[in-house]
Formats: sequence, C-alpha cells, structure tokens
Amino acid sequence: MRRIAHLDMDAFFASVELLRYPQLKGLPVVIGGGRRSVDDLLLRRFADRPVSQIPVDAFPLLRDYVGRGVITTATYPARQFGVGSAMGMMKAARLCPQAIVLPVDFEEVRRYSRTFKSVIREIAPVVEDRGVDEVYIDFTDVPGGQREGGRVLARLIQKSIFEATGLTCSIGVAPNKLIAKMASEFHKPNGISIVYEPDVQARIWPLPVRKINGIGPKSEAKLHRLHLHTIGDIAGQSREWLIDNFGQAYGAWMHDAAWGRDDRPVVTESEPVSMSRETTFDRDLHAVRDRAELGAIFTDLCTRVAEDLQRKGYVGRTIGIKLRYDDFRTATRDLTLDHYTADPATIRRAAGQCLKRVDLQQRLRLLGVRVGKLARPDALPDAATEQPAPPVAAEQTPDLFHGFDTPQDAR
DNA sequence: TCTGGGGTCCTAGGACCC
DNA sequence: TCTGGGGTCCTAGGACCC
Repeated sequence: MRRIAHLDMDAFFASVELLRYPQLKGLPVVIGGGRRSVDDLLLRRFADRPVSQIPVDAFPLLRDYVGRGVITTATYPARQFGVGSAMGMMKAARLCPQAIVLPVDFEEVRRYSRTFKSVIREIAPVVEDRGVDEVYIDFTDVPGGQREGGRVLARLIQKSIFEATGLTCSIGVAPNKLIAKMASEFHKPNGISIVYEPDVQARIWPLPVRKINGIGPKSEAKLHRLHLHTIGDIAGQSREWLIDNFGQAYGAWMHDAAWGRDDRPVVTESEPVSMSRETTFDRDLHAVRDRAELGAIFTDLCTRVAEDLQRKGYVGRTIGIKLRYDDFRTATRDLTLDHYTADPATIRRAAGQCLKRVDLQQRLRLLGVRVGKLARPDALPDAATEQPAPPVAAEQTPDLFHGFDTPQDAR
C-alpha cells in the first residue's frame, strides 16, 4: 500500500530566530520585511553580551516598521492577532503593533533546511523538496513505513529532527501527496495525522475548497459563486459539470482531487526551468525622472541573475523582463536568443531590447529579469553557447531608457 | 504608505513548416 | 468566393505555490 508523508516545519523562519533569541519565546514575533537590518543594530548595541541576553524591550516593534514588505512567518502568539504569512507589514502593524519584527536570515534558514532534510534522507531516502520548509517523503518501501499507517516512522523523523535542530514539524501520512498535504495541517504544530483512503469522506470532504493544494483565491471565488464551499460540495458535482465550468484539464483535476485521487510520484530530482531576480523599490520610480536609478538597478539585476546561472552551472536562451506598475498591473516581455548564455552583458542587452517593447510612461514599483530555457553547458554542442559580439564599449551601449525620456521622444 | 521574491505550469494565438 | 491539418516554437499573461 502506498504511504506518502508531507512534512511541514512549524513557523520555520520564526522558529529559527527563536533558537538564536530564546528570550522571545511565547511572544508575538513576525519575520519579514526585507532590506532593513535591525539585527546588525541590535548586535552592535549589545556587543558586550551573548545575543540570548539582549533584553526583550530592545527589539524593534512592528508599530515602528516602515516599508513595503510582507510577512514571511508569524509565531503562533502573533497569529492570535490575525497576523499571517503574505500579509503586508503595514496591515499587520495595525493588527498587532506590539509584535517584534525580525528580518529573514536566509543563510541561517538554508542551513537549518539542509540539516533537517539530511536527517530525513538518512531515515527515508525518497524525499521531494518543496521549498525550504517542506518535503514529501515516500514511506511505502521504508522498513517500518507501514506500521500504524506510518505513525511510527513519522514519530521517529519528528524526534530525529528535533534532536538535530531543536525545531518541530508537523507530518501528515496518507495514500497520496494531495491528502498528505492536507493532513499535515490537522494537528499543527508538532503534530502527526494519519489518513486512510476510506477516511476521505469523513475528514476531507468537510474542509473548505481552498484547502486543496492547487485551488487558490481565484478558483475559490468562482466556486463560491457556484455555491460550492466544501471539498465535499465539489465531489458532489459530476465530472462533466466541473469540466464545463472549469475547462477540460482543471475541471477533471478538481474532480479527482475532491475524491482524494492523486497518483503523482514523489520526485527526488528535478532541473530548474528558469532563474530570476526582481526587486520592489522603496518608492515608485519613473522611467524619465528616475532614469539613472532604474538603469543601475536594471544592470544589477542582470549581473545577479548571471552570477546565479554561473554559480549553479547553467546557461539560458530566453531572456525576459518583468515590470509591475504603481497600480500593481504586471507586464512581461521576453526574447529567445539563438544561442545560450550566462553572460551579464548579453543578458542586459537582450533585456534592454525587451524593455523597448513595454509602456514606460507609468510609474513602476518592481523590476525583474529572468533567464529561461536553461541547459547545462556541458550537455550542449559548442556552437550553441558561442558568444556573439564582444560587449559594446560603454559609451556605445544604447542606454536602457533612452528614447523614453518623454513620451514625445519615444518616436 | 495595502500587496516580497523566487519559482512552476497552463493557455492561447500567431508564425512557420511539412 | 475559398481558404486542410498537424506539429512545434515563441510570446504574454495568469493562477498558484512556498
């Protein structure tokens, strides 16, 4: 019998910070926001003592936060105030001004991520990465993986992760990934839930449609308009009706999902499809007035994405840009080259071409650069990565925003 | 002062080729 | 006054996830 586990670290980013600052345990803490490094300030001010001795009242509060970030993770005490992931910091500050804010420490988070995943792989080798704080694990052929429906193995993994890191996680074990994912939420934090095939009706059908991994805000709204609120409501519709309303692929998938059917395997390895860098500005920028600033940011994004490609050993053939306007509309443009590249100047040139095809009269809040159609250079014939013309001399480089200085200039 | 950053996958139209 | 059909690639946008 197939037994698949979904493991989710509890409030991962926040829990990692609590390991460093145990004095914050039990308090509302939110992680996120970005750029402003409060940490540095704290550490300098209290350089004379271990960080665990920094007084609680010295930490920065959400009410003093200024910026455009969103919350990455909130501790459980903060969640009591209605604060949660993906919420804007400003909104969160209104709900819980007394919460402590800390920036994300990506390096530390990645370090703990590697550690907990390697602990799992030593116990059960078939593991699928789903971001820094989540994995699927195939229990089916692991010795003892079937005992009590997987509970024994889940307990062992929980205990091993806690011993190695001091962090807790929640695990759901079920016949497939779809149900396991829902089950891991049943007893959060530090919980284990075992679901069997015949339990779908009793334990899955009463849940709101949004709990299905793959039904987002748009589909939820549409389902509500059709008076479907629970997963059981979806299961009560015919496959044909769902296909009529949601399209062949999505409708059929939704029907299967509602009935708890999912035969996707646990995939242990995958190749990246694209790499990108993007940034939201502190204030909205204008292609004319803030030309120099935008140009510098643009070049920096191209450089960073090129560094990412080189560091990870990839080249790409499709170069794209992404803009977000002040009204939050998004535009993308891309250009497929006839050769693969990881060269910053080539990327910048191609991205510059893309930029000429989009409206630059409206203020921008975000700029991004993406490279897609990736390949490993050693798997390619030499001609495919051949560099084209060497980088143009600086003064000849067509300026990014040249020609867009004023609408009239845009000839 | 609403709404980060890094991804994947799907759809749909047009170009182009046989 | 008629205009195949299939396959693949490119591009833009959008839904969704962590």
